[in-house]
Amino acid sequence: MKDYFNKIDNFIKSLDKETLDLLDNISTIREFKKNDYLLKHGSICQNSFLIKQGTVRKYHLFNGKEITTQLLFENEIAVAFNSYTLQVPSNEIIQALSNTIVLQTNYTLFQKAKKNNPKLLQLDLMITEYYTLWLENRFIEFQTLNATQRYLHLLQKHHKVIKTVPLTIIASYLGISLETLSRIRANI
Amino acid sequence: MKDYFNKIDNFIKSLDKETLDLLDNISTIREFKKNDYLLKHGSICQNSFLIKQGTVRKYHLFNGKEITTQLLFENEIAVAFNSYTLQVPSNEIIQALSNTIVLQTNYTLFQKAKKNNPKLLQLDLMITEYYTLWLENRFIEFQTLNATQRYLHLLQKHHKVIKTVPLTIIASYLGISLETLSRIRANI
DNA sequence: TAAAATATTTGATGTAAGTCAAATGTTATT
DNA sequence: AATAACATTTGACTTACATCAAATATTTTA
Repeated sequence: MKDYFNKIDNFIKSLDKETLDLLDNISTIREFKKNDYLLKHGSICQNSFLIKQGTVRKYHLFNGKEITTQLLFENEIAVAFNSYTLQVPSNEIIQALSNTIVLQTNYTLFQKAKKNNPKLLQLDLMITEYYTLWLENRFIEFQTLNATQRYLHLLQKHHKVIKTVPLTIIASYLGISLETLSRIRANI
Repeated sequence: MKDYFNKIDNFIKSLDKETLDLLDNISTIREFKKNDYLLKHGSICQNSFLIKQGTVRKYHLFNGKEITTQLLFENEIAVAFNSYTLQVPSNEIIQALSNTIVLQTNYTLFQKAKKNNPKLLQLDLMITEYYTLWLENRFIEFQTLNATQRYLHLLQKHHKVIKTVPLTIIASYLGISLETLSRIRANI
């Protein structure tokens, strides 16, 4: 999967100037303060957000409880996939967990750009595939690892996470209660 | 999501003859007997399988136990996503649950065909997006529904399932033990 | 059609993680 | 610096589902 990330990276680097300009024309740098919403519940996800700096989470509400679906860091792309793909109101909320700088790309303009440029179509496919690989992986973790193992695995992958993200959010990302996470940490 | 399935269907119907011929040239009809493997553990998924007739499942082994990841029916595409996308040996196994007829499309040939035909690139993206929408949905179900609710939801969506698929497989698809599924059914 | 193989149900018991409630620690606000 | 707001921990108790074991039902095979 890391390999695939590099593959995408190399693909972008190999793009001709025309394509890069095209991308540049439909993207803007934007800043969010800690706790700001990049996407609110009920609005249509009309942008993808490439994180240049900061940390972001995606979550949805169920029975008044927040379920964190994804934690995102530098060079990752945050998007409410369902809302973005179908252009329907979003159940998922995207929120900055720190002051954040993103490169925001508009859905409609990207769709148009893709029509005239197969390279962009290819890029879109690769990015979607990358998200799907990640999602499959996350699902398998839920099916095969217990709470402790999932926590250890998260630590291993994103050691910095514990420093910045409140435990409530980590717990909801791991699909466990805050109390259980606290107890797991107490037992190392 | 059903809408999106129709969108793909319409897209295929709208394809020019040249593109359809291209697809036709890299695809072959193939038959599998009940319990046959479309893809075995450890081999690379070099084909996608559009199911024309029959039922298929995807699963992997964990601690000697089978975890069913997907049940597939007519007009759906079975593919071990990770193995197919990265062209690496597969942990997922694809197996026919009944005598099955598929339209099998070769990975490498499809990759080549896409290079010269943006329509196919677009099709690939749509199919991937559809799978991702499905997968996100399945994940959310696991996070928000209990065992009984998941079973009822499966019944509602695929009523025919209970008739053909053994309960062991349904249970493993629902992420519960066979005994729990049996008890759920006893209590309607 | 009888025996063997498989699938399903039922019962008794165990356990990982949840919930509720209260205590303690930490950070932000005036 | 004191207060308020929020985050984390700890304890007592509950619960959904798992596991193990045995009984019954159904399908396959000789």
